[in-house]
Amino acid sequence: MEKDTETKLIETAMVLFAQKGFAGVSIRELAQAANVNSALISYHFGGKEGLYRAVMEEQFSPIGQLLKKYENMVQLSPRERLEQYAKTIVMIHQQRPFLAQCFHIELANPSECCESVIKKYISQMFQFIHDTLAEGVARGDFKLNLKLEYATISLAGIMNFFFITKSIFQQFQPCFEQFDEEYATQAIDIFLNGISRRGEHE
Amino acid sequence: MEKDTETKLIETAMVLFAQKGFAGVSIRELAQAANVNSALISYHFGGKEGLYRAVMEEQFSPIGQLLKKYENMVQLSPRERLEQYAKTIVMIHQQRPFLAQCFHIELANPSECCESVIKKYISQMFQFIHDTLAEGVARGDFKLNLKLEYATISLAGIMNFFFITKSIFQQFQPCFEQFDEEYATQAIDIFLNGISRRGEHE
DNA sequence: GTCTATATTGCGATAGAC
DNA sequence: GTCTATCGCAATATAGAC
Repeated sequence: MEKDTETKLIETAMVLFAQKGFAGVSIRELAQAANVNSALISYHFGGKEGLYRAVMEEQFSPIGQLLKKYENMVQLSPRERLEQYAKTIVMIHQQRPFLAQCFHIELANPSECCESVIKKYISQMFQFIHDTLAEGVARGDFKLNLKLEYATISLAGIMNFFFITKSIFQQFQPCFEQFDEEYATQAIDIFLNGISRRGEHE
Repeated sequence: MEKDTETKLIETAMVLFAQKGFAGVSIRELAQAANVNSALISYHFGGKEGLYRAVMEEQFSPIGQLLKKYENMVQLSPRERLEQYAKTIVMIHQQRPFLAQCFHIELANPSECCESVIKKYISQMFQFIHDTLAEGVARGDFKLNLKLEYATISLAGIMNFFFITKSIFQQFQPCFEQFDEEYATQAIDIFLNGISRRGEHE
């Protein structure tokens, strides 16, 4: 069965916007790639910006729920929760191969139209990591002198930079391919090991 | 003394391109912001693309030399060399407040015109970190089972993501301000601690 | 819901006076 | 080296037929 116009447009636009950014793609290009008349973008989404917003919401909105699953896992230790977080990140990126690029595009050139979408995503991430780290410090699992805000960014960086730059680094190290999980496992291990109190003189 | 036209254009374009990307800025906007006639962009740089290239080259070209300073510091241990690397990164970003955004823009939407510039930068970074890690593993300082390629990205991520996202995170955590060095110190500490062989059962 | 045709605006580049 | 004026084109959006 043929996909309907809106779906075709969103799926095509996802790729093109991710590659070239909002200003870098024209509605003609979008319409041609989706094999659809360009007037239909205005008809279905009210214009190019509406299509862009639709793409971004599709990318980011389901993530909040996924993250919430782990937020309230009180039975897990902070360490375990962060390990789960790492696995979740991998899963999210595998399910949405263009998420990293979309995220990236919006980080680089925040568009007013998606400010709320992207900010919500970032603040959820930030809060989750931050609070989990805080709990770990309070329990004595993590180093007592950790600057939580900075450690939060460190973890976010270690987990996200990989996906953001994957396509670039592959050009230097072709062996990269599909080892997302392997990366995430080692990365979270380095991080947890690095903030662990074990070995610290107290 | 009044700056000359080329300087004014490059400095203005640096900000605007960093904020909106290549396609997101028009030559009229650039010219107006630089308080210069728009025809002069073509005259001095051969067109908008030439100005963009000039901006990017200005941002990235001096970095290679800075990095080389530390590459050949054979008298330093791998650990010390990476600590120096972290300090260098901070210094570079402080000297060039828009470098992270320019880097970011090119990562998000690689332009053919700067492919060589950005690739050279990335591959230098990658090589330096990778080789230093390899030496550390060989000496027995770092974990023996480290996947070097992944660890390289982890370090690059931990060091660069902060600068890329700084302006965004500041909106959530206003206390961020000017503590780049503090961030870098803790980040490299977490990383080195995380890959250290100390405590490993061999 | 989809198409053609077009209105309108803004783009990048340049010719030519100064 | 800088300016004005303008060319040619591509952009988004929409009116109206089907």
